[in-house]
Amino acid sequence: MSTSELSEQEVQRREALNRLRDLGIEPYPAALYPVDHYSSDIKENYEEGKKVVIAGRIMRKKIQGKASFGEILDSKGRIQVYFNRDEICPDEDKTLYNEVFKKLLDLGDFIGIEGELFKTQMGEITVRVHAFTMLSKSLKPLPLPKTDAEGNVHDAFTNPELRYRQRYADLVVNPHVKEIFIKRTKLFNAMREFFNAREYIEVETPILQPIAGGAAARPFKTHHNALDIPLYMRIANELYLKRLIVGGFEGVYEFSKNFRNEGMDRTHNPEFTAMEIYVAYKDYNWMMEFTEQLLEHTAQAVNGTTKATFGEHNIDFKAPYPRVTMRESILEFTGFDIEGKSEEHLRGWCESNGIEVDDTMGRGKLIDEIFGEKCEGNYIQPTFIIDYPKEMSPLCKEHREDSSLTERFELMVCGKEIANAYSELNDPIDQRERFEEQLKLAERGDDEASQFIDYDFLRALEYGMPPTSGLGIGIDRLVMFLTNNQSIQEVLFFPQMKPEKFGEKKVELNDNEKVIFDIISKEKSMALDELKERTGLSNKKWDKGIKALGKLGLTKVTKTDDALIVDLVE
RNA sequence: GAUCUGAUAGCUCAGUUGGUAGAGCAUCUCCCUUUUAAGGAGAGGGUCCUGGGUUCGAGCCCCAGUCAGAUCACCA
Repeated sequence: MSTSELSEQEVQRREALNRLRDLGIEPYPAALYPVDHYSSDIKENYEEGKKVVIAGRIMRKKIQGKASFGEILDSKGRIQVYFNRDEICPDEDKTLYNEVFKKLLDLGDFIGIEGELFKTQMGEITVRVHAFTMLSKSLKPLPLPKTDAEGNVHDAFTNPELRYRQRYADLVVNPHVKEIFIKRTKLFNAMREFFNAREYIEVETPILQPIAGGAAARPFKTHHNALDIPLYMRIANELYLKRLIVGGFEGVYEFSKNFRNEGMDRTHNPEFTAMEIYVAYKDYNWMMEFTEQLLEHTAQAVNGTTKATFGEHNIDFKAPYPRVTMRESILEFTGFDIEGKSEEHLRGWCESNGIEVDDTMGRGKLIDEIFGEKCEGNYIQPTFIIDYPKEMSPLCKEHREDSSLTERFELMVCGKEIANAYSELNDPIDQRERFEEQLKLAERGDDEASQFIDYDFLRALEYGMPPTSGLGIGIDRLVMFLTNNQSIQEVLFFPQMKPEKFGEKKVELNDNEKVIFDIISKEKSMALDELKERTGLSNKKWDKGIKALGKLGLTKVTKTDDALIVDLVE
C-alpha cells in the first residue's frame, strides 16, 4: 500500500513509528511484559502508594504542559494514569516526555506502565507513572466514543456494518459489546457445569457428513478430493449422538456448529450453534423438568437472576413452565379442534382462515402451519408445547396414548422456539418406515423432507438403543434472550457478511481521462479553457476527467489572475 | 425474494429552488503541573458508495448497480 492511499493520520502514525526506531525504541518488542495488576484489581483493592505494573491501550491523553493524564484500557476495564515530566525524566534530557510521550505515543498504542497508586484531587484512583514501555504501536486510529459524567456516550461507534466487519474495533471501544460475549461464554460454562455434575459427557461428532441428517434443512455441499465423494456440512448432530447412546454412553452432549444453506435475517445466520443432549432411560416428561432446571440455572449464572428483559417483554426463566398440548393450544387460540380431522378437513379450515397451504402439505405440516400462524406468537413466558403430530416428527417416538401424535415438546419464549426435545424413536422398523414416509413427502415436493435414508443409523438402531430422551437448544437465540438483543449478529463475534472488496482501486485511466492526458502530456502546460476545447468532451465528461487526473496526481490546475492553467506533473 | 431507508473527513453527523462541501470529537502547531465527554489559540484533512444520464453547473434530480439496516415473505 503506498502512502498516498493512507489517511493523514495513518501517515503520521507511520512517521511516529520510524521516529521511535530512530530514537532506539522498538515499537514491537519481543520480550514479555511483567504485568501484575489489572485495572479492576486496582479499583477494587486500592492502597495508597502501592506499586503496580499494568499494560493496555492508551485511550485518552490530556496533556497539560509538564503533567498529563491518560487512560489505560486493559482486559478488565479502564484506569487513569498520570504522567509527570520530571518524574519520567529526572535528568536534563526530557525527550522521553516531550517527544516520546507527547508526540509519538498515539491513542490505541499498547504500553506498559510501572507506577504507584494515588488519588487525584477529584478523588479518582490513578497510577502515577514512574516508567512506561512501548509494547505495540497502533497504526490505525480507533473510533473514539466518549462517556460523560451522566453515562451518555458521545460519538458512539454504532454503524452496524463497520461494527460487524471490524468486530475487533467494536470490542475495543464498546464495552457493552464485550459484555455480551462474556455472557455467551458464561452460558456455555453454566451448561457444561450442569451436565458434567450429572456425569453426562461432552463429545464431538463429524461436521463433514456423507448424509446431512437429523433435521429438515438445506445443507452446504462440498467435495472431498482424495475420496472423490460429495460431503455435506452438518445441519444437526442428532443421529450421531444417538449412535453413541447405542454404543453404551448413558448421557452425551455436544455444542455443535451447524450449517444451513438458507436465507439470512436477524434471527438466522448460515452457521449457528446448537446444544444437543441425549440421556438414556429417560422420556420427554423427564426432559421437560431437566430443561426448565437447566434454563433456570443458566439464566441465574449468566445474569445473576432468572429474570430477563427482551425488548418490550419481561420474562422469567424460573421453573416450572406451563405445558400445553398442541391440540389445546390450537383450540385455545382458534376454537378449532384438530382431533381426528382428516387432511382435507384441515386444508379446508386453513384456506377459510387465511393460512396459505399447498398440495405438498401433509396432515402434520398443516397442523404446524395453524400453530405457527395462530398460536406460536402468543407464548411470551417460557412454555412447553407438547405432543406434535407424527408426520412432522420422523425421529420421535409415537405417543404412548395416541398413535397419531409423538412424544415431543418445543419450548417457546417470546413467541420463538428455543428448544426441541423428544422421547427418541428407538424402534428400528418404525424408524425405517418413517424415513420412507419422508422420502415420499420429498418426492411429493416438500423440500423440507429428507431426501436420503441414513441406513447406517438404522443399522445402529437395530443393535438396540435404550429408551432415550434428547434435547436441542438454539444457543444463539438463548443468548439473544439473555442479553436483550434482537439480532443474531449481535451475539456472534463474526456474523456472515458479503465479503468486502479490498484493493480493487483502478489505476488505469478511462477513455475520457486518456484524451485529456494525451493532449496535456504533449503540451506540458496550457490554459484550461483551451485544453477543454481541444478534447471535445462534454462538460460532464471533461469535469470528471480533469478532476480524476488531478486526484491521480498527473495534472495540476493553477489559478492565475485571469485564467486557469493546467500543468503536467512530471 | 419484495418493499422501505441509508452510504459525505479517522468516528458521529449536518448540508437550504441544484451553484465545486461543514460541525463536534480525533489529528497537527503553540501555551498550560491534579484534569473528569468538552482548557485556550491557530492549522491541515474529502473517490460526497460505484457507473451512467439530465443540466451551463449534481453531495442534492433521474436510471442502473454495490453494500448495509429495517419490515415482510421464506425457514426445525
